[in-house]
Amino acid sequence: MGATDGDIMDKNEAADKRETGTLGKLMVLLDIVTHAESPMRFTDILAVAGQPRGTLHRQLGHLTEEGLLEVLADGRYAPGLRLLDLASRSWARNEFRLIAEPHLNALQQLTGETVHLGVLRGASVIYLDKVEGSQPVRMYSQIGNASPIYCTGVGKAALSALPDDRLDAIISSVSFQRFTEHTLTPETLRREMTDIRRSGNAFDREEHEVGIRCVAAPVYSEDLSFVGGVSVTGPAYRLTFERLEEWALPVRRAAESIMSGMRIGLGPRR
Amino acid sequence: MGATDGDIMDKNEAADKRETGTLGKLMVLLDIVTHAESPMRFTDILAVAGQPRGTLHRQLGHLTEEGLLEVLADGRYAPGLRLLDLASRSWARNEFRLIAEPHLNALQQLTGETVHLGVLRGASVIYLDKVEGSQPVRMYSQIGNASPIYCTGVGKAALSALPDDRLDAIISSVSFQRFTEHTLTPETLRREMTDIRRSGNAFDREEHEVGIRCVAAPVYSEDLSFVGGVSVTGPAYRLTFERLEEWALPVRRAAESIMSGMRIGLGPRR
DNA sequence: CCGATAGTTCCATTATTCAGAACTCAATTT
DNA sequence: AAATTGAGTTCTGAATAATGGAACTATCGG
Repeated sequence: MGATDGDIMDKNEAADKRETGTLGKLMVLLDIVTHAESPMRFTDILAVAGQPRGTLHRQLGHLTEEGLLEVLADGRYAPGLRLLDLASRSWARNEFRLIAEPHLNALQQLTGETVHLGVLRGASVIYLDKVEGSQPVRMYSQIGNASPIYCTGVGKAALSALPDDRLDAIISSVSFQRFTEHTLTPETLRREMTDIRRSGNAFDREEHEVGIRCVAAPVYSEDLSFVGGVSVTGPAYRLTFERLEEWALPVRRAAESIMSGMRIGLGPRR
Repeated sequence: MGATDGDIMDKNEAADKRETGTLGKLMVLLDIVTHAESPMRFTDILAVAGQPRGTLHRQLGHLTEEGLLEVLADGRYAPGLRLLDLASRSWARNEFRLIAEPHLNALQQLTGETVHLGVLRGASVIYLDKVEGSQPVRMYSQIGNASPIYCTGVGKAALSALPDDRLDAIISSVSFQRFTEHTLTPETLRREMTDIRRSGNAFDREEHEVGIRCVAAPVYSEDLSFVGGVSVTGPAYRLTFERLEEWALPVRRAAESIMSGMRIGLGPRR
């Protein structure tokens, strides 16, 4: 179960000085509970939340009443079902995802491998969609997941679209965890950016998980309000280095198609 | 814009008299935006939210800052990515889903049809999991979706587990929409409960969508803190009435297995 | 039965949110 | 080109909801 993603964006979140008032405090609690390995007891939350007991009690009560948290039979707190409901709607109607969908399918058909679509959020990549060949799928397995930027194709592709100042800000805000022997360091990542920017492709050569490789290309809006990437991922034995090179162009093409779709679909205000 | 599910739980939500203070107001806004067909402008939200302009502005600002909403390039508001992130974690670790998973797979293997797992929330069913044979899957297509109780197998199965008072309360709180010519009315639904309770199986005979049938069985915890159902769904030409009867038992068996799993996994407080 | 740990309720104090009006900015009309 | 409308933002004292400490209750282990 090695690859947890948990603490990657923490620094970034904390950097936000201005709290969002009451909502901010409640979201911190939600984060605590959703990040936990298993449902937490009141006291467990109390310990990490650093909130007086009375206050915490009321806050958890409110979250529960709204369905954002759930109280199990034994009193422990778990994430609530309302989250699923909200997310499913937000996903189904996501404009960017809808625009990308046909291109992802085409890319999947062409390569036969799993295709991912991800977006940069803070210092993480959130997977927005995934198209696989034909196995019974563990659905949320990937979608919605926040993953590190420095060792995923989509993450590195997204980074390459950013101007140097934002790029450096993000790199220095992230704590690099060594997942495999190929995982990059801040320095090697920074150096790789030049190649990615020139070629238009980012690769993941077993940097996140042994035996998994991927080719990616950046997707972004002109004003950079939106930065993400598309990738083709598969097992190392099928995705030889030659194969990766072979698919670099189709991946770039798909990224370009999505971007031109965005200019039509999202660009003009209506 | 035909079969939206949107307004089914509204009555129920509204029935909650006691607001959750600040959080409650913000959640109403979140609901407005996530329920919308497409991103909304400030003024659109203003019209339905019935909030003074200044107030609304700050509230949307807070939601945006937390990543629950997103402001598009043209100023319109859409659901934010943080929702996906929260939901994916909440789904991945959901105890009930984890317990049910192997049984769902087994049922899928046995029948070859799509298997669903759903939970009752308020007056809707929320799909927690879905196992299909082997087609490229539209992931959130079903999972997390809030669907009507009165015309889905899982919904009717779940209802049958409730005591009469809660049952009647829910039935009378829902506005019945006629999806097909077989869709039940409050009265026919109420009458069907007797059969479902006796046989232990609920059926959906093209009541929600023409050409789709399903067999379901209820799954619930002893204290009814948890009420849901499992179902096998498929096209009418494969799921003949004989077939439905044939699978009634296996579906019930699966439900029972899940329930005994819950008693071990969730029951005793640790 | 006692002491301890866990969770809940109360209430005066304090900090946030509220509502409305005043303001900016851009597009449209005259 | 000036005037007008519509859309969104910022500011303020007043209203409201959140806070936190302490007192209270329930549950558990011995």
